[in-house]
Amino acid sequence: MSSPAVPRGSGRDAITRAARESFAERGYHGSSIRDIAARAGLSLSALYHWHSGKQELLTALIEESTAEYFRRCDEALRTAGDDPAARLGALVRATVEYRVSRQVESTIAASEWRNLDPADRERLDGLRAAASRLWADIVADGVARGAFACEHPDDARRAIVAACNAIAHWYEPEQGYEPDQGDEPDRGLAVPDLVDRYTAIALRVVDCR
Amino acid sequence: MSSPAVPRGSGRDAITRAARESFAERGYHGSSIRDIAARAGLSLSALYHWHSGKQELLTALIEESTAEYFRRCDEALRTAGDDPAARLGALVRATVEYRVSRQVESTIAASEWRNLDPADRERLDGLRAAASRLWADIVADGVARGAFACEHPDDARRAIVAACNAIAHWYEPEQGYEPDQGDEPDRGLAVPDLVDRYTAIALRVVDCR
DNA sequence: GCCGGGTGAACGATCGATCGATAGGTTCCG
DNA sequence: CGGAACCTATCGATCGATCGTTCACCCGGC
Repeated sequence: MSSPAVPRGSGRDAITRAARESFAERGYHGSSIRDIAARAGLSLSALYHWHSGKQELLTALIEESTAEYFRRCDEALRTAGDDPAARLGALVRATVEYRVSRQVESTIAASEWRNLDPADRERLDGLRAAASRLWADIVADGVARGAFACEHPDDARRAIVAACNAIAHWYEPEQGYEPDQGDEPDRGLAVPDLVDRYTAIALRVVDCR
Repeated sequence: MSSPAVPRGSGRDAITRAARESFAERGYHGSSIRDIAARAGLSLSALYHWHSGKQELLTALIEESTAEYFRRCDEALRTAGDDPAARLGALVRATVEYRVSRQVESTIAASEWRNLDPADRERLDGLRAAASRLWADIVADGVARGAFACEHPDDARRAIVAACNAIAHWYEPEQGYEPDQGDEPDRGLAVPDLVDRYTAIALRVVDCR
């Protein structure tokens, strides 16, 4: 073959991409670095040239994905104004859009959390708690100002987050060129529509008047 | 030691219990059968005396847990009458009670699904589809009879199921003898109260009038 | 004396990780 | 301009550890 599967110099991206695929399909312990290297079209040694090991491959994936989620949340809240319903909707939009645009990584981050190096897990646990606080503050503010009438804000918050997160488990992106849409009515639902639907659900969960 | 860690004859239960713990803590591929046998206080060979291998250990765990979920659903729906809200509440109750009473197994079933033997996975996928239909029929019936006003029944259904399932991720059982309740306000919340809260949330999600 | 319950040693395979070697590119000095 | 020196990206071979599994054997009670 005249052209190699992976152009020289682009090894790092190829390995990262292969690791993402393998971790998503078989989980962290179910993936072998040999398989990851083979998927990338490289040797095992090339993997170690670009990364320090299997653990760091997982950490980098989760860390980058988690950081992007926070960027999306901050951006959404910064332009959301002061109204509790608008702020809740902004957080729902950020979460839904993150879960569909980074469907694979976000699922890995959620399910392979326990396989992180203890130090990394502890550090990222702080971020997770901060995200939880973002939701809690908005719901508490809405309740305090009489905009939300739900009796149990913590349960409402957890229900909303769980519903948004679950989207990554079933959503299938739009397929313009694929007429066969199978038996799943929501296949290919446009993301803005999805955001609208889950915003409406969230507002009902907090009992917004 | 005069008394062995595991009484003679109770090896099977000890191994099943150890497998449940290990799979929950480290996942299927992260667990080794040597560790499972050691947890059970038995030798590796005793494990193979009672089970045919690692795979069957996982299958038995998930299969038993899934079957119990269906028993709970059938029982709840049989005594629920005809009212859509009552039937939805019954399914929420069955799901919440299952998720807290079988917290560990239900989490394993949800996260280690992909590591099942293909034949077993296919068979159990049928059960999962049946459960999904249980929810969908109730919501569709409520919408058709004007009891539920939500515009997107499938999204409402998925949101409710996701919220109920997520309980297993955060719930901590009541601890009567433990005065220190930490910083988690919902720690030790009684199960009937939890059911009431999530039933109310579910009814708001389907926009019950 | 058989049989249910259990043990320890060993198998081949695969794991994550490390090593030295090398093909191609760039830099620098005479 | 020419090549020695050096760097980057990659390779094949191999390490010791651990994996799931098998097998031959043993002990105590009916």
